[in-house]
Amino acid sequence: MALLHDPRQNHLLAALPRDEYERLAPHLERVELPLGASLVESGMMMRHVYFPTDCIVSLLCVMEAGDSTEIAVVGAEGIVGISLFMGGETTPSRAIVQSAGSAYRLKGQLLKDEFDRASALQFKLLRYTQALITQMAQTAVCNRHHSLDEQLCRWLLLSLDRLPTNELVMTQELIANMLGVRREGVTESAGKLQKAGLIA
Amino acid sequence: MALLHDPRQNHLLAALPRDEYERLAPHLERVELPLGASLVESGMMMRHVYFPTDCIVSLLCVMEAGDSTEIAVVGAEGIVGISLFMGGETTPSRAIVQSAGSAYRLKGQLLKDEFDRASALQFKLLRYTQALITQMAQTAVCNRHHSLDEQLCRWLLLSLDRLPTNELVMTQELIANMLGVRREGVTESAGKLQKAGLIA
DNA sequence: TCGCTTCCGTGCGTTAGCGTACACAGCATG
DNA sequence: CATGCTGTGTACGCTAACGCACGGAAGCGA
Repeated sequence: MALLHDPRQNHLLAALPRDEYERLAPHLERVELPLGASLVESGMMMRHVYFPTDCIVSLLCVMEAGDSTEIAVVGAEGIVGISLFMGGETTPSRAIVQSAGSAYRLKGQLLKDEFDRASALQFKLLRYTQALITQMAQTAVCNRHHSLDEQLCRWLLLSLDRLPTNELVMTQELIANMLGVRREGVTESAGKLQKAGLIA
Repeated sequence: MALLHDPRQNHLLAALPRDEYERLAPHLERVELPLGASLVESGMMMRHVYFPTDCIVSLLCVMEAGDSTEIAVVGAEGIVGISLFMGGETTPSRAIVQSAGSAYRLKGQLLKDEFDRASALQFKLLRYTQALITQMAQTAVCNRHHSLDEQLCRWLLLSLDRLPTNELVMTQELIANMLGVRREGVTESAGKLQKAGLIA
């Protein structure tokens, strides 16, 4: 059984062989992430990577004009800060907390060291990155071909998949920001969904 | 000076230290890629990776309905088949040749072996993958926020960046397929551009 | 209790892009 | 020469989504 507040609630950490995990465990620092917190700012060098356990983090791509779009969402199955081991010094995207909760963070250099040992961690991280790429590709095609309703559904499912409970507290305005659409559009779509069997 | 048909016209190969390159060189096989050729089919296991030298390859994401969207474009600066070293057995996207030319291909296992030596190649590949991710994120946000005209411009620039000449032979219908838009829309946008200083 | 803010609902005019349809030019093939 | 194919230009109605502008509800602090 997983303890309350066990780093291994994060799937990547849980998948590591014992010795590797033991090596990292002492350096894992639990942090509480409030809603809206920014883990990564666009263009900034990052000091830590984050392994979410029960929070959700959105990867956003912001434009000069200010409007942004979510390109991927990360929960307990992943890690925030892949560019650290991928080799880019900076990230082009922001990462903000979409659903409050906790995560374990690790100093970037420690992760990099472990990664460079050609460890199991490396294998898992690369594989997760591949999954993340897939999700981003999906986002791109959704943004082109799907209606607002469909995209809202996808977003809800992506989020619910990453939550222990089936309840999602979230303002429509935030959702609209994430998706990069109009707030009123979300209102309308949510209305439709409500008339079919969902609760706001 | 680069020879005619030198694998090192590909930037990744060119960036390798001499010993690593020598190790791979005997296994690099030059292939001519005609327009429309499919290097990777969605969901298929791939046997080779491709290092383009003077061709352009589009990474497409196809939907069940059949319509597709380009999520990234690869030229001499990159490699086709990143999932091979990222650890996924299959790719979710298709890769088709958008501009005919040649490339050098390498058996997947050989690349994987070299990658796993924690070599310079690994570093370059990861870094390139990071760049690819950035490009995909950009695509996602463009698909949401930009007009057809803007996207056409971006596409043209992306393609021209990867071509030796400033001439691009391409049917509007193909472009439309790539972008996942209507052919007539491309006609219209192209018309606008032509009235401002560009040739069809 | 009175404001104030935040969030949700709704309505209305405008527009970008879609679907469809058709006409025309170039080119190859019989 | 007639025929067909492929690629391009143009037109017209339609719909989804946008921008904007309200109005009402709920929560909160003075």
